[in-house]
This record gives sequence, structure tokens and C-alpha cells, in this order.
Amino acid sequence: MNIQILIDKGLKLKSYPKGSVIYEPGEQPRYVYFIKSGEVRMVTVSDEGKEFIQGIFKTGQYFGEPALLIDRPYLAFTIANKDSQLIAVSKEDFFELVKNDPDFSMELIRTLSKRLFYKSMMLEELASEKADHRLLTIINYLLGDINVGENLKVTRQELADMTGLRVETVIRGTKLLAENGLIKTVKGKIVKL
Amino acid sequence: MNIQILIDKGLKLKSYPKGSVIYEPGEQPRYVYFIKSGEVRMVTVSDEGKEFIQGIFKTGQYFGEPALLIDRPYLAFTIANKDSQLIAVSKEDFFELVKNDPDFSMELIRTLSKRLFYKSMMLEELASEKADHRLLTIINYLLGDINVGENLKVTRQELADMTGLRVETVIRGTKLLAENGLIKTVKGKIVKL
DNA sequence: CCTCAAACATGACCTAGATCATAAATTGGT
DNA sequence: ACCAATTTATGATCTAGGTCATGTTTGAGG
Repeated sequence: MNIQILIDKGLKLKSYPKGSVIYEPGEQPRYVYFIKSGEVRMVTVSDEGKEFIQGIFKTGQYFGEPALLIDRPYLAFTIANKDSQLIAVSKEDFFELVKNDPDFSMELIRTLSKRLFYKSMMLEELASEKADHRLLTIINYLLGDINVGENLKVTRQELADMTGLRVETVIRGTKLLAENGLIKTVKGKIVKL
Repeated sequence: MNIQILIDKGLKLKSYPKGSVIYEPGEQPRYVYFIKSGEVRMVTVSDEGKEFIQGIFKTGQYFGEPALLIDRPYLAFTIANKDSQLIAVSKEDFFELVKNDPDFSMELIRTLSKRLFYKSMMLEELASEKADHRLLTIINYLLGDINVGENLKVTRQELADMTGLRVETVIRGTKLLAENGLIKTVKGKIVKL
């Protein structure tokens, strides 16, 4: 899916400064958002205020379709992690896109499958495995996206918010994993090797 | 999607007796399975042998696509909950179906979105909420599928395997929820009201 | 209307991870 | 290079829910 095509079609490009909220739980979905630049995080917040990161979306990706496709209010907040430019594609336009562009619809199916796969994996982890196992699993998952020698640009707090653990537990956990040689860490940063 | 069409196309109908395994984690996906009759459960098993129910699929539904679509080995076991008849649709046939039948591909997109929605909800629960909240959430979710006055045909063990809790905790939890009037239970069975 | 396996129930621990409190190390902006 | 704000670190409790052990109830099949 080429974002330029959407812009050419005359769709509005909206700017969201870092920290601004794109949508909130309970809102009725009306758009699918394509990211021209920047990064957003999708988080649910529990009754007691604890955040859980459902996903992080970057330039070139889109988000917000599942709720729109099944016509249910959003479950999560979506918040700009950095200054971001988004293209809001209306429900009608999006449905048309899916109907008339088999390549896009195939791509969408793959994207949804991939997210489903990730969520299944995380569910199994949260439901059954203990802290360290959980930690090692997301760390390895995240390491998959980067090159050898690079380090994970992710804080302990973010790891906590992705695993349902608390910062202190993540800190103690990563330390332990490093001691056991299961991960390598330089100045606190986790590096791929 | 009409199952009869698949049968007419000459696809083989396979029988799986209750308890038999359709596929296992690690296997390379080659088919999508359409359920002609019966019921299957998809479960992941932790290192310590704890089961987690990823999903339950019934007559008319299909399963196994995500792994196949993104070409990754299965994460879960799929096991017949009852004697079942399944139609195994090969990767090639399935891709063709998606490509050439826009209605089916739209339907698939909706199905994937719905599952994603459920998993997002459960992830938030497992990551952040405590036992009773978790319990109430799946119970209400399951109650959505049945009529007033009917009762949930689900054991405490199954509820445990869906929430990542232990039977004892589920038993104590449902009792508490019933005492507080949040659910109604008759002879142990949870009934919709 | 018995029987026996499966499902529910309940009490007594025990531990992983949450909480709380406090401080050291990094990082980024000027 | 300096300072404030994040982020990481560590120790001392506390507790929800797991674990173990031992009943009691339910309901399906003969």
C-alpha cells in the first residue's frame, strides 16, 4: 500500500505532536490511520491505571482497522510516541480499498495474521509463564527486528508495559538473564549478538 | 463461505474422533481446516504442562489460517473436543479462494479482526487485572453467545484454562461473584439473566 | 435408582512478584 | 560541561493467588 496514492487522492494529512491522543477507548471508530511519519503506541489502561502496550506502529504501517471492521468501539488509547503525521482514511474509503484492491486486501490479511500470531504468543506467555521466561520472549521478539550489534531502544518501563510486569521486576529479570548469558547488555542497553 | 461448495469441489472430508490431535506446535502449516461438524480447541502448553485455551472453533468455522498465511510453524495444538469432520483445504486452494472471492476475503478479514479484538481484550485482562475481574470478563464474554435462562456449558477447569488461573481460584472466584450478584449460578452452572 | 468418574468445594500453607522507599547512573538540552 | 529529568538499581516488606491435601456433589450409563 502506497501512502502517496492516498495523499494524491486528496486525503487530509493530520499532524499529531508527541504525546497527543489519536483516539480513546469507547469512541466509535470512523477512520483507519496510515502513518506517514512518526510512531504511535496503542495502550489499554486498567481500572487501577496500569498501562499495557497492545502494539507499536511505525512509519508505513496503519492501525485502527479491527474495531472499525467489526464496528465496535475502540478498546485502547492510541497515542503519538513522537511527532507524527497521519492520514485518516474514512470507513467508506477503506472498505472500497479492501474491495477493489485484491493486493491490498491480501496484504491486510497478512498483517492481521501477523498481529494475531504475536498476540497468541503473548497470551500464552502471560497466562502460563513466569516473569523471566516472559521477559526473554519479548526481548527475543524485539531483537528480531534489529541488526547484530545494535541495541534495543526500549526502556525497562516499556518492557514492563508489554509483559504486564512491574519495572522493578523487569530490572531484576534482565539482570538475571544477562548473568546467565541469555541476553547481552551493555550499559543497561540490551544488544543483539 | 459455504462448506458444501468445498465438498462439491472434491475436497476430502476427514474424521477426527474426540480427543485426537489435528496438528501440533512446530508443524509446518499446509492446510486450513473448515469444520463440517464437531468442535475443536486450540491450546498452547507451557513448559510446565499448563494448558491455555487460545480458542474454540465450532461447526461452520475454520482455523489454522494465520500460521499458514504468514508461513510460520504452528504455535498451538488443535484437538477435537468432540467427534469432528473437517475439510482440509490446501494452501494453494486457500490462497486462490482468498484471491478470487472478494466476499470470502472480506469475511476472512472480519473474522481475523474479531479474533484480534478478543485477544486484545484478554491480553489487557491477563496483563493488568486481578483474578475476579478476569473471570467476570470471560464469563460475560461467553454469556454473549447464549440466550437468557440458558447456562454456560463450560467447566471451572476450562474457565481456568482460558484465564490463566487455577481451578481452585476459579471456584472461589465464581462463588464470590455470585455472592455479590455479579453473576447468577444454579447448581454450580452459570446462567444468563 | 445405583455406581463411579468427573466436577466442585474448602482449608492450610507458601512463594513469586508487587509495593514502597531510597539512591545511583544515564541522557539530553542549553 | 552542567543540570534536571529520566532511567536504572537495590533492599525490605506484603499479599494474591498458587500449591497441596482432602472432602463432597453431580450426573451419565448400566
